[in-house]
Amino acid sequence: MPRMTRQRSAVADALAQVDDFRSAQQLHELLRDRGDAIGLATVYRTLQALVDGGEVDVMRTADGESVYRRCARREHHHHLICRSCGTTVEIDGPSVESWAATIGAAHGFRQIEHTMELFGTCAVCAARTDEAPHAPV
Amino acid sequence: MPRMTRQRSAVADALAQVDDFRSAQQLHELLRDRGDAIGLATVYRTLQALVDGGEVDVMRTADGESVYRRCARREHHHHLICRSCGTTVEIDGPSVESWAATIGAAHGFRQIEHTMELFGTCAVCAARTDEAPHAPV
DNA sequence: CCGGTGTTTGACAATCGTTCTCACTTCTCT
DNA sequence: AGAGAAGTGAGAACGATTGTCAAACACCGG
Repeated sequence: MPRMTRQRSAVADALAQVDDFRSAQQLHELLRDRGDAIGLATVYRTLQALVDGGEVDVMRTADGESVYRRCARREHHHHLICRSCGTTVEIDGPSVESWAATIGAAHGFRQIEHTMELFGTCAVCAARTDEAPHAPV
Repeated sequence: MPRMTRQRSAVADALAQVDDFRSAQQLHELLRDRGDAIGLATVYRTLQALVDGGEVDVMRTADGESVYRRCARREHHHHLICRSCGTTVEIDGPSVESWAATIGAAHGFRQIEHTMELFGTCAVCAARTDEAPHAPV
């Protein structure tokens, strides 16, 4: 059975303090900087345990890194992520869920699951870009 | 400018012969077995070039491997993949596209992009499972 | 057909995220 | 306190991918 340890709660704490996706290595560095001595392997192990327990969401970045995030809702949901600053909005899409089930069934597939993420530029970052003068092309 | 070489066309050929997602290493092995001497690095390079040229789709598997597939349609589309045999069906989802755009806009995001894949068990594999007697749980 | 030249190739080393190993520490329970 | 289980961490191991660089090759003009 899982045992609550200093390291375990430190990782949970770190995840509670950031509101966007972070890699295991980033979290490790964050914990070290903050004074929590912890091994990288432990960070990986703990994150994996949190994911298995459904407490944390994982996602693969375009370059194959796993990034983790403590989410408000434990149920299935998706994310809208700013590609510039990383701000993340949790969204649910009932229409997508049913669409997926329908399409799957139409092709004779069972037990449909899906992955889906939205990327964009958030209002803040868009404004920052707009104010840059003479931006060509 | 790109130059047509034996290796280049061998990779394209191999992709034309399979109809599901394959990893670079699988394709390399397939080519070797088939008698085409080719370096692994070249396979990676060629696949990357094909992806950049929009001739091939890439996808990351759950365990972080990149898998490639020659797709019939060059426009944006999604996949419905059998998690058991890998059979892939190309699908497009106008409703999802517009849903994504709407949700993004509602949160003030611009230039929305998205990734999305469907996984399931295809009819053939489902049948194979069903016929297994006494399947518990 | 022949040579020049810029591209491509491939064996191998290097990278990088992640997982494994294993001796050591820390709990928990009695 | 003592035994045994669970957790930890430094470093080794791993596996996919990318970089390196000399040798091989495709394409061009003569």
